[in-house]
Amino acid sequence: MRAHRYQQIAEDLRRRVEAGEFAAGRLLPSEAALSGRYKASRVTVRKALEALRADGLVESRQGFGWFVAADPLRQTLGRLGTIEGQLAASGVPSERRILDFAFLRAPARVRAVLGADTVLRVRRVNLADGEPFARVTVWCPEALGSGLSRDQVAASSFYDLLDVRLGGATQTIGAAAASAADAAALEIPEGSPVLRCERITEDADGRPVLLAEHVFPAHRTEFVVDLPHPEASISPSGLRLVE
Amino acid sequence: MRAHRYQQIAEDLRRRVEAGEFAAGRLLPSEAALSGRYKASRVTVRKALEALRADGLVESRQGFGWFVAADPLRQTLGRLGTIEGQLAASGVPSERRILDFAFLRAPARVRAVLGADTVLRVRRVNLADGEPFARVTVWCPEALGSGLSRDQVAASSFYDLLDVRLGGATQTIGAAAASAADAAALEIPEGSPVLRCERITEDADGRPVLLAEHVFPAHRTEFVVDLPHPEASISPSGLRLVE
DNA sequence: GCGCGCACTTGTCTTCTACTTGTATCATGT
DNA sequence: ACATGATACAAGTAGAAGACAAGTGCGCGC
Repeated sequence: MRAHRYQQIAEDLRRRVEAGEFAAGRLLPSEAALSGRYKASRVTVRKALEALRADGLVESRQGFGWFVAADPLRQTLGRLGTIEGQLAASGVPSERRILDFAFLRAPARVRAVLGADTVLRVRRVNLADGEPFARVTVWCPEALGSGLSRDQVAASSFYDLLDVRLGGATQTIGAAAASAADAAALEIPEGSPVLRCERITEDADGRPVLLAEHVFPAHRTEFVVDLPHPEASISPSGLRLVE
Repeated sequence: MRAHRYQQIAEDLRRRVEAGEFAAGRLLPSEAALSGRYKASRVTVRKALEALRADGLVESRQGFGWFVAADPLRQTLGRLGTIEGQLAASGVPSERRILDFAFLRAPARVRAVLGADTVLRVRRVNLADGEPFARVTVWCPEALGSGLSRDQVAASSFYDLLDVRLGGATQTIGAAAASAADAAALEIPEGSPVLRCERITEDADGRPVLLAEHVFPAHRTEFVVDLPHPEASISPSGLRLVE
């Protein structure tokens, strides 16, 4: 693959900024220093930096220097970031508490989606800063989950643990009233509004391998999607009526 | 049937591009390099590349190079239908009832987004098969909306009426409990869960031109998004915590 | 404390080279 | 007639190197 030099540099800088190598508000190395480090001229380095500024990732002031933009978080959202990434970027401690780890007969809905009679079901609560913000249930065919232990699931992400090449996913977001179980797990009143997301993940061959349901308290979460091109309608994209 | 050389090359390039050998937005080898690789003249290579451009697969800029045009986000968006489209496709009669058409001082939130003191506010209810399924409020700067009439808004879409080149949009989806106004308009109990979508539409220069709020009853609507590529996390994409 | 200058930074410009696409012309072989 | 090859030139971009202006921060001398 071919790319212009300034594109490579912009990519590398973006990676380092997003990885938090330069804390928010802190100065980046000067153009001259970057020029030396990347063995590229100042013009090239500036092009890369200006590309990052166009994305709102960094800013500059004459005579002062380049610094990480005060609000790099919005940028993460534009790229469809995940909450984990957001939390990590802002330094909020996050935690996952496993409530339940069991192999059982698949409920009808799960069997219909995954096409497996016996499944691994993991239920957990995600916490940010000690407060629960998501109640998660993941189903996975026994064939894929049989090698997993409760400790593994607690420590790592399903995506890392499963030994399959993943394909795409379909995500469905709806609103609902909190069930008793939701209310208990999320410490909110029963019946209060929640966002309910169901995600079906497929492997590279299009076979569904994971079914995940996430329930978020409405007052703490919202779904953001950037549409780079205008649609022909004023209505929200992707919404559909259900029966 | 004998395939011309440039057709063979176009086929091979198409295969490689579609296989993801060159990521979106990245440069292809130069015409000279391809000419050497395929042992064909630059004219022939160009014919092949122009055939791919006709299909919208690649683009070129003089002095810059050929690059893959396929924007993965755009592909995702291509699959996002709107409710209107869904209704039209299924033959359900839909209707828009204007509740309110007025120029007024912008509330703080609207002023902050649109940067205008006086705005046009249009409130309406969308109905499918005679039943309300969305309560919509649209704000638009007076400068843009001053030429509009209530009848125009009732008959056409805002996108058609506004004489601006539209850029992208940001869509935020959250859950909430139905307010009294929501409940009355949508014929649902007050406090029942609703999906609340806010969309900020910008013109080609990035200036916000429209702020739209859509409220849907949760039991009738859900949001679907296809993710062609797996994410590094199991969590729903685009979700964020709000404060 | 105050002003000044020094070192350093970004902003902007020029000049030059190398490379790429855009376009045209002419020759050649099937 | 048409695809292809070879070649040439125009126009645009990337990049290196350098110069200068303008803004910032800091320490020094007063």
